[in-house]
Amino acid sequence: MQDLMKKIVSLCKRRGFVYQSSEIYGGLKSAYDFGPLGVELKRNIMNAWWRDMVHRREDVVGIDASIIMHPRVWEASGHLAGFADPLVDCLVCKERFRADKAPTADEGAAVTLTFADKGVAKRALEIVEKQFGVVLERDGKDLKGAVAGDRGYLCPNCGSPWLSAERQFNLMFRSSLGATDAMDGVAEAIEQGALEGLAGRDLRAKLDELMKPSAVYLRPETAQAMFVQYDNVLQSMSMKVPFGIAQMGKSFRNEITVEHFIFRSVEFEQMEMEFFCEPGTDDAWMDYWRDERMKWWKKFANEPDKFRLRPHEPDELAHYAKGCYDVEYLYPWGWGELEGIANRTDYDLGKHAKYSGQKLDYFDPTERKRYVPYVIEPAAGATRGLLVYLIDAYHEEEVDGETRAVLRLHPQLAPIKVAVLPLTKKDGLPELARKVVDAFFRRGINAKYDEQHSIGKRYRRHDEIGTPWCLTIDPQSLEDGTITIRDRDTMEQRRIAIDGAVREVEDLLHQEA
RNA sequence: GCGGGAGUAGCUCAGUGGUAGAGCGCGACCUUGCCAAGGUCGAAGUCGCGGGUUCAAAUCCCGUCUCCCGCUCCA
Repeated sequence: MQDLMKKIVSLCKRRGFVYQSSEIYGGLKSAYDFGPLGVELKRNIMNAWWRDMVHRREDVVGIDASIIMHPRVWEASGHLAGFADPLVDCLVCKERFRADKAPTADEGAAVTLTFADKGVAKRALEIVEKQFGVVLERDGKDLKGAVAGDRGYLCPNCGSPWLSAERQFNLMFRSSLGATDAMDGVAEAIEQGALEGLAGRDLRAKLDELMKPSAVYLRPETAQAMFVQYDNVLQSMSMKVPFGIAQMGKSFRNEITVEHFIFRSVEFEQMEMEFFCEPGTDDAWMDYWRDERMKWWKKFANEPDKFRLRPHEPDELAHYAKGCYDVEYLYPWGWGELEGIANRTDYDLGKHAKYSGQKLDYFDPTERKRYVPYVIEPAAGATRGLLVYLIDAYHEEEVDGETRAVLRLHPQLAPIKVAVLPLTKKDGLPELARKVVDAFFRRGINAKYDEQHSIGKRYRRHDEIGTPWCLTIDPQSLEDGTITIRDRDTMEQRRIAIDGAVREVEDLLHQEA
């Protein structure tokens, strides 16, 4: 199975889909560049998404927001919490909290863990026994018999003493806005002795205070811009709820671990849509978008069965979400996320209303009522989509004892739509072939003229990069004005008129999806 | 974060202290003319990077970077 990933990574580099970032300098961890074919594939995926989510609907409009936003946005959204404070995870209930705000407990003190209900308490009992080898005694929703450790505090949610180490979580990339370096202020403070005697958490807090006036952050998701600009879009476009705002673009996250080639990287591209609807209609819209998005991924796939929907368990839901489905794909290493469709309720608009002091509620003129819309968010990974469709398309088969590698990409996703090949380099065949390829260029169809090496090699080269059709100009073309068109997947050929070649390919291209 | 593996030509890899190699790919020419054909010639390597041991290091030692795998973590 891992062979498959190795082959794909190798093909990506060899044929110009994906390169390691800054490779001549030794490479940069978890950053990748898209080559000439990769950028085509990625754009084709993103354009198909935009076409289906925005252009083919009248209830969704798009925006393209700046990557750097007002820092208060991230305070409101909750992303900034914990940036300066050590965070701790409870290993039992998964709550993440600030160590300095947690309830205190002396080492050795008896501790009782308390949960929302008996069911959750039962699960916690098993976790503690399995992971920490301690058998507690359950009494209803309480667990008794635990002892506080030397940390001096407990989980504020369940009271557990089983906690992760204190860590600074810098989820977001911090930068500074302004031509003067924020470090100047720090240097000055040191010279003036303002940091004298400070240590640990206090020093950290003082430094943050000095950096804060110029601190800005690279967005960790595109979503917040849609909430922040919700009212502008509503007013300027005369939108009526229900409606959606879509956006594609880069996001940045300092992931704890990066893995699986471009699957999880610190810089990645998202395709997100926030759909604003009336509370009470949100469950129906959730079902609608869940099904729409699933259908969308499957329609470009060779193996639709490798996509599935997985509802989040109640205990893995984000704090703001009422419900969430993941679109998952069966990667070579197992099922993994591709898109999340979440019911974010009125959490984000409510938070931004509170932090900005602006009214973000909606007045329905026909129903004559006022409410803060609920939001259904289908948030897809564009870079993950690229990886998924490469894996889905990669195929090897035996042809006359040789292995044929072919990328069975959906024609609308294929980087190059058509290869134009003179059978040989003689007898005027290249000249005629040039005329054919020019006709495609004039129509804006990404075509490729190729006369290098034997015809068999050229077919295989284009199979490997997913070119759906090869047009071959042979001596007969000079006589009767016909050429052959070869199908990538079946390798079958038929003769068509040169004059109708562009039309033929356009028809094939628009046939599906 | 922990553990394991890897890094030598564009790709896949061989090379265990003594002259840097193969296959494929790439370029030119010839041949050929519909599914990775053949021939001739050619270009291409800071052996990941830095330091050390040695008369001598791709090879041994230390550090470091990057990638892969497993666990952990994260959403």
